[in-house]
Amino acid sequence: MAGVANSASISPNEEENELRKGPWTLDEDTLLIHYIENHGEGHWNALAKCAGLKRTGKSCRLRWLNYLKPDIKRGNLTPQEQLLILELHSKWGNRWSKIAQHLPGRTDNEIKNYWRTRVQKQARQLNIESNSQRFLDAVRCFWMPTLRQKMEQTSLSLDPSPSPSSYLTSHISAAPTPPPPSKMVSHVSDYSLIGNSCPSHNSPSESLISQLPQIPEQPASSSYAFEALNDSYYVDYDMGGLVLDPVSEMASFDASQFDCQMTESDWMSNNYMTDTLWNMQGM
DNA sequence: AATCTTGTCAACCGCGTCCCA
DNA sequence: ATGGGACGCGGTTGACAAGAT
Repeated sequence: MAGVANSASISPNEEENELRKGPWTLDEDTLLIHYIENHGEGHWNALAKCAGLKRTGKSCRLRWLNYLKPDIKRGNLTPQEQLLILELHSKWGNRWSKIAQHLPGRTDNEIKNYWRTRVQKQARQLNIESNSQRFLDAVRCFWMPTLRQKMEQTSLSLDPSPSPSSYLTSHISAAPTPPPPSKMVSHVSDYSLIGNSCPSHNSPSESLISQLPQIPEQPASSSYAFEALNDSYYVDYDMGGLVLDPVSEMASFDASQFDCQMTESDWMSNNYMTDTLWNMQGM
């Protein structure tokens, strides 16, 4: 690594060339913004020097792309965005940059942080690997359907005028009616293609993925059998948080609306989902 | 009120890929 | 063909804030 700031014994000349690290100051931000406004982005190492920034080009690029760029969207991820992240992650894995290309205004860093802090947290609470098939199935069967329901609810009350998230909602409203639910889905990849994953979620659309431009995929994950129905859970989504409790906790729950099960590995119906409430608050 | 724990997110780091001389 | 610089990506770290004890 090139020089690091705050080193004790450096000559004045070295100090002159010392590269700064850590949080950016307002002055640095201003310098970078003004320089890019006048000269455009790219050639980051040269840019850093010419702009008078004591930063690496790499640091300048990161600061611009993740924070200063004008079209960066701030604030919590919408249910649409969360759902899209889940779907695209199930399709592409940790290809954050690729996923971010489909979420205008969101950065790969933001999506990555979302996944690590919110999604992986749930895996820890379930005591399963976040990259395991089990967890992916849980995401498809519980989380994604609930987000779809949330999207449907919000779209009903949405002002018809375009909004920053209209990229997604427009796709949703234009989507065809999903096929009848299948009782037997033999492969996880089939799940993704069907879009509504576990059947019966009254989704307003097919998978968001199917609405996106075709991009070459990695091979499908290992096959996994799902079939009949044997348990249900109450799902509550509130202010960006999901709480999944056993249906017994919620007398008014309509089990027919949430009927994903599996028999081969019946983990959700007992050990994990009943003993450990799947608390998705903050998601 | 003080301390500890947990969550969030900006930033850094290492590595792989691309491009050009 | 290849070596080096620039760039981009994904993983990780660390500072700070918020919540819990």
